[in-house]
Amino acid sequence: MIVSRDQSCRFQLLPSVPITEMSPRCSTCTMGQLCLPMGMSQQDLARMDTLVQERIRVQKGETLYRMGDPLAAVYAVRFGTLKTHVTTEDGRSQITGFYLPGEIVGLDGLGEMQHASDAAALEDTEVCVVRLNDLQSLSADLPSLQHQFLRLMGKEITRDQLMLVMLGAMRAEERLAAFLINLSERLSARGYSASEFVMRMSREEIGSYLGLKLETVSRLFSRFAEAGLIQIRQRHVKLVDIAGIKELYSRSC
Amino acid sequence: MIVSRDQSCRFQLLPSVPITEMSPRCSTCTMGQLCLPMGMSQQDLARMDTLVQERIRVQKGETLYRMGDPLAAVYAVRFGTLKTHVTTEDGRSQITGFYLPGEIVGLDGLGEMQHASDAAALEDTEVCVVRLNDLQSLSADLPSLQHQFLRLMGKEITRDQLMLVMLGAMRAEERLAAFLINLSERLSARGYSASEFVMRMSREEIGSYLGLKLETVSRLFSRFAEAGLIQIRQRHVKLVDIAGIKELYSRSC
DNA sequence: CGACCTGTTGACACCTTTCAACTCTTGTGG
DNA sequence: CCACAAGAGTTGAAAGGTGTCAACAGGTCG
Repeated sequence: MIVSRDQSCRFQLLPSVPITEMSPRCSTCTMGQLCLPMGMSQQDLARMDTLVQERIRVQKGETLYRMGDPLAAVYAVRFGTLKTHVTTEDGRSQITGFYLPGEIVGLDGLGEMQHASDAAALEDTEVCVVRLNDLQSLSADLPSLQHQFLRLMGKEITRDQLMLVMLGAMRAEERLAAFLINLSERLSARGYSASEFVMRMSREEIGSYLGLKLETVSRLFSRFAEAGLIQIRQRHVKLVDIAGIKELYSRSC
Repeated sequence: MIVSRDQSCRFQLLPSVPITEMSPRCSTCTMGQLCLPMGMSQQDLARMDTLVQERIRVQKGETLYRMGDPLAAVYAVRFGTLKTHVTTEDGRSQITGFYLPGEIVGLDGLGEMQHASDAAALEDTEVCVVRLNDLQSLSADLPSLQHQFLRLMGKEITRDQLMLVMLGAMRAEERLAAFLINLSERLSARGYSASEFVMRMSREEIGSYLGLKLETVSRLFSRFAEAGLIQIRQRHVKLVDIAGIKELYSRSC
């Protein structure tokens, strides 16, 4: 099946990857510590394995779901990176999040039972499909799952609120510094280097996320590099002085 | 029981208002259309009445809960207005929401099972205490409640994301216009006038919410008034040209 | 009635955007 | 394999929007 890259892709068209005996289940997935199964008992974990019956590959640039699509499932990133962006009626658009492996996308749709954002892949990505029907019936007799799901939703709210503070109370330099540290810590939690990594998003996407223009982002990266805080070449960045970067936003007043 | 006004108030110190035969239950509450019971059947509604065993009065300026408090309950505003504000480690603070009757506060704490913001009353306020234990056990055999609760959490996320777009992509004038319209619509849904109302929050609080300084808010109100869009005297505002106000932010480009 | 808090208004500084030119990288087709 | 085009990123100069600082007016509450 061939799907053209620049074309919007409906759910049904995206290649579904069947779950085989060989492919990892929740109980053996390396993302278990970070994902839905976090903190579950061995016993509960076994039951989780029935939850994900399907995975979806999303190629770089393709769309997993679109704003307004009916909400049938939420998705756990298995590998790759996604971005979500919302567009208001008046055409204003903004990236609301970047999602790394182990993180759940689609929770914002639960309010109206339809997706509240577009989700697109920044690189070739695979997600586990968590159907809401299955989730609801399973969590009925798996309290730890219900609890965990609420936790994740709560975390999403907390995350958004932190972003609100960043956008409302921080200057450009502070926002970008906080962004770098946040990305670094999340990558580090996934076993990648905390000090050297590839940003999968463009300057424009970073800007959209942080409420800045791409030129501002570019200038700030240059300034950070000049100050010896980072080394940067295109999207490859090395955090040379993490403490120094943190100081950029931690000491306010 | 006397609680000094400028003092932080622990949960236990706030006056609890016992539920009597006389006082309204969920099944008869006028906020039912907007609150947790929204859309429930008569039958389910009857069972909701057992959920709220307690109400709390919060006087103007007092605090309902603080960041870091363990999360034992969420709260439905019965009358009055609350604000929530978060403070980051580095001392940055921002108002993350204003809550009107029928709206639920405390959902942001579900991530870590402790409150992620402070909640304080902008005027004398009463809230219904929804204990999480009771909520979980009741929603186990009341699917409509579980569903409704997820819906409300989803709405909280959607709301935060709209704020992200406002803070990230709108200019001061547009943000304030959107704020006025949003407040107007929410008040209108509660039976108040959509065009004339009292804002319970100060210029500084509006500014904090919108990521602006109080002087900017004040100037903009003056400009809106000059342009004939509103009439304003202190916190009493009259929206003269609602369509005109909407144009301030709806036609971008 | 006076103190204090809230809100208004002005002048100026500064941060970020805007517009523009240019470079570098990447991908495509001859 | 190179040439070329298109996209992504960098950098400069100037404009504009908010913030800052300050003085003052108005409202509220003891």
